[in-house]
Amino acid sequence: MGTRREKPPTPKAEETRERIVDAALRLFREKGFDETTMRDIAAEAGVATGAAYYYFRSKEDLVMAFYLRTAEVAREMSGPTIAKSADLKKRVRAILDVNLELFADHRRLLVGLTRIGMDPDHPLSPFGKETTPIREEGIDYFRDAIEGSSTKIPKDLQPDLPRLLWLYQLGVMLFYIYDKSPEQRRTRRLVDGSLELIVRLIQLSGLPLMGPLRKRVVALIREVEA
Amino acid sequence: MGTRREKPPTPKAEETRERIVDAALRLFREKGFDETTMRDIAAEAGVATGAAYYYFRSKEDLVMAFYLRTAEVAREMSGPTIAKSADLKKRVRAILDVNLELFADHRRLLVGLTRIGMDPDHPLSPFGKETTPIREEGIDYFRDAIEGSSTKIPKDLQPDLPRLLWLYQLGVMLFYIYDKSPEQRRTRRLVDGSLELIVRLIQLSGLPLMGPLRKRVVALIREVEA
DNA sequence: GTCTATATCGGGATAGAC
DNA sequence: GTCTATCCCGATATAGAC
Repeated sequence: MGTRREKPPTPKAEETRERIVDAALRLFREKGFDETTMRDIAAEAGVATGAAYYYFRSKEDLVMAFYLRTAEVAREMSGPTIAKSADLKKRVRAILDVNLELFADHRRLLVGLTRIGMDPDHPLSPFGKETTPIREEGIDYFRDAIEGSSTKIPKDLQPDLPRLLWLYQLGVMLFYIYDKSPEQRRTRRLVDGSLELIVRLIQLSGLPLMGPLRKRVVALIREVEA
Repeated sequence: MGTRREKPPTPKAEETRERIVDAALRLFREKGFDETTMRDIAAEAGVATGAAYYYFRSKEDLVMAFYLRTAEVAREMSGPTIAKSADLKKRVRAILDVNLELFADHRRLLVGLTRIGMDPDHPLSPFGKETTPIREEGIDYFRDAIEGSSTKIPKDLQPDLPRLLWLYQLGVMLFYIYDKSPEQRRTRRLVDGSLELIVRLIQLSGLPLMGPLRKRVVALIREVEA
């Protein structure tokens, strides 16, 4: 699966596509998402408006294109860092850090992306059908981070933990959007503190005394997911 | 405080305002937020489009008007229910239930409201300055629910707990938006389970063994809020 | 298959006359 | 305060060049 590429990967018009994304990105960055018009983007890319719509169904799709592009880079970046340590906290942190860095220069874009995501009926919503490959890939990433770590995860928690961490990451990104502190320090602090807490809770949850509570949590997750 | 009324409450043109909100609400309900145009609303209210914009800066503002109107009713409704029990879980649940019921017939409207909320620069964002009165009122509501309950809250947790529960409520509403299950049963299950868990965790956190962990949580909240 | 040019529509938002 | 006219922009459609 992955990004649908049923038609041949296109010859050299791929470059036009890139030019449009580049132009969009530049303008989004300079003026923000709402202030940038499709006419602007097309002009900046040196193509007709129609061309932009030929490649992208909507303005929001352009944001998604940016996300897909950078997400790939991000994966390559975080891979080595994750592998460097067996510490669960450090491994998950590496993923979060890369995601935050990804948007460090484009925080306003994140608002546009989130607007897409907040509409449950939008095909590009993070919980929608069309984004399943991206979502599962993201979750798998956390799964790898967990499985390669030295932390022992209770058996009943194992199947759901990756998805929970993925959700946690979404929450962090949400916080990030609202974080107006210089260089988003508050988000860093949130990640520092909450991650420490999460790892500690996971470890605690493995204690025999915590069995009932843990079972309750797992039951809740299962019930809600269904 | 509340909705700013610095200018004299307006004479009888208040009625026009009401008519517009009524019309909007009716159409939103019938056709959904996106499908309803400002032209529709104005026509339904028997005024020109410009008139609608005279009273409301944007279409989304109309949703906020709806929210403010119904929130008042909701408060009157949940008051008695809360007072009926000393059980913290039941008291908090009463607040959540009323909030969910509020939107039961207007779930799609919630998407519009959330779109406002997701833009950190929007004046009506739930974390913005303009909405401080509403927000504080909501938080106070949880404070009352906590203080009137029989559950003992650790001292260091007391100042922050109302705000945390308020945030938790926002999270529930977010989940609600995506919940496509019949009659939003999954959201009900989520509330049931998570509330039980929260209350239990609060009680657990009071145990002497849990002191360090609790302190860590409190420290995190303080750090992030600053 | 890739793209230009242009016309058109629908809808949010605004300006200015009354 | 209210209406009319207008603007702007996202999106679609079409016809045709290469």
